[in-house]
Amino acid sequence: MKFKAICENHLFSKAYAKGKRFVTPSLAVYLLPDYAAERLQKENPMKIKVNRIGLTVSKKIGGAVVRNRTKRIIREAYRRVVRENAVKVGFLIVIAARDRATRKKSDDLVPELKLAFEKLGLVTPCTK
RNA sequence: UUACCGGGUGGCGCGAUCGCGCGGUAUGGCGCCGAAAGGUAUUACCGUGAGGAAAGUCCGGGCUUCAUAGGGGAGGAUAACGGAUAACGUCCGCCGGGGGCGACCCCAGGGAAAGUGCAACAGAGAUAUACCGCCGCCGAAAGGCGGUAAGGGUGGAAAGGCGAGGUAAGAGCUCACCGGAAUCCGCGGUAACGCGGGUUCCCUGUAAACCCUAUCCGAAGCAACGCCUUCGGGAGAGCGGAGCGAUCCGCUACGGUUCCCGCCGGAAUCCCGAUGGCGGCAGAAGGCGUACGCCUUCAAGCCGUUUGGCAACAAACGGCGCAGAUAGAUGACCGCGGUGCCGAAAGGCACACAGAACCCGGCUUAUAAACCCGGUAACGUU
RNA sequence: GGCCCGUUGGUCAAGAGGUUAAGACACCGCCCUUUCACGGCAGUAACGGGAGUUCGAUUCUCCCACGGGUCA
Repeated sequence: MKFKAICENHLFSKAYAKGKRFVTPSLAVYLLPDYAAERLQKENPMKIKVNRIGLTVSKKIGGAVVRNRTKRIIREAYRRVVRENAVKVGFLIVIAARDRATRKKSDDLVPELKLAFEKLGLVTPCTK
């Protein structure tokens, strides 16, 4: 499952400032409607709307190895949530790792991420 | 056996399922771009996919840009000698010094006898000195003048140590021995240097203080650079326009062995002159760090054998030929096995340090468990 | 990714090879005041870590750790 990544700093700032937030023990999820979704849809060869994802792992959490691994685990959890649920599209999603996430397995993060998406209205709770 | 010294290997393995980056092959009906050819998303399969330190950025190169090759200054680096190397501050060998019973380890290891500076406190005195003491003279005495570095005490350091001669008392003042420095000769060594002998001298420490000597270094770095956009682009010629006019403005074309102007260039972070090149521009300002190039499979490459060399290393032959991302690709989970710890067992827990970003050679730092090789000392046994 | 700086009491900071390491704010105690503030007096408290050079390092050199700046 492909997804587009956020790399511009101003989008992160915007998500932190204006986005809806939900925090689980090992993650913090920020959600903002993507104003550029329409434009990106035209640029996309498949002409479908996508969510743009930004992953944040602070240097405080660890070195490069730890941070890379944490990002992989979060990415894996996101993939599984998307595969198993109907997730709405057209949003900017910023997922920040908290220090507890480094010691988690991806199985542990799937329910957390799903819960966060449900609370933020990305996923309807009935679809299991 | 115990304690230690030096060097090296190695960086958990195998197999399922679901996923990721790159390359290739096929697919590309539906989707997207295109008039079409075609391209592309997609999907499937195959191949491939982090390190010994990828790290710190401490040195040295390659490569790229600065027009070309230079000179000088400033600045920086290094420092016994010989070699290795593309080069090095690295490596090897060796010399000297220091440490250890020893295997062995450590040393920014030139010059303080070219000059300048500094040496707090203590001490009489720190590169020159007379506080106590000793000796001589003057004096009734107190004390004064002079000589003296043997003795006292201070200090990291007090004029090399010790003995004898010498003297009023003393002093390398003289002599013997010892120690050190410079230099000459002989022998050994490629050399540093060592050994023996002669001559002269004995002068504090500090150069990771300034400095002197020798050698080396142009600067900046893939966020470089290429790239993209805008501005600028003389005179003279033609056309048009404005103005009474000098003249100005706009457009067009030509030209580089004319003139003129200019750029490189106030040469590149300081200075200097030289050669020359280039252009109708050069250049300036910006753009976004984006798209693409650089960018990554032919390399100072890795492995093995042989030869040369004490060694670092070199040569020849054979084989292999190997990541290329751009918020940055290797993860999740399961099974079997390995090693260690805990436990009576079942079993449980742990398996380090750590992530390429143009590429190499080193250094330094971080590293769990395990294994191998060589050696030393002590004790024991034969 | 490259290139440069910095680290001194709780905070901001000077110093520069040498006695006991300035100063300001803060803190604590005493005095003043009916009390607080202001003022006065006195006090506590520091050279990021490890090696080296030196008689002696906070200062000089090297290696780490941490914190910043800057470049397309």
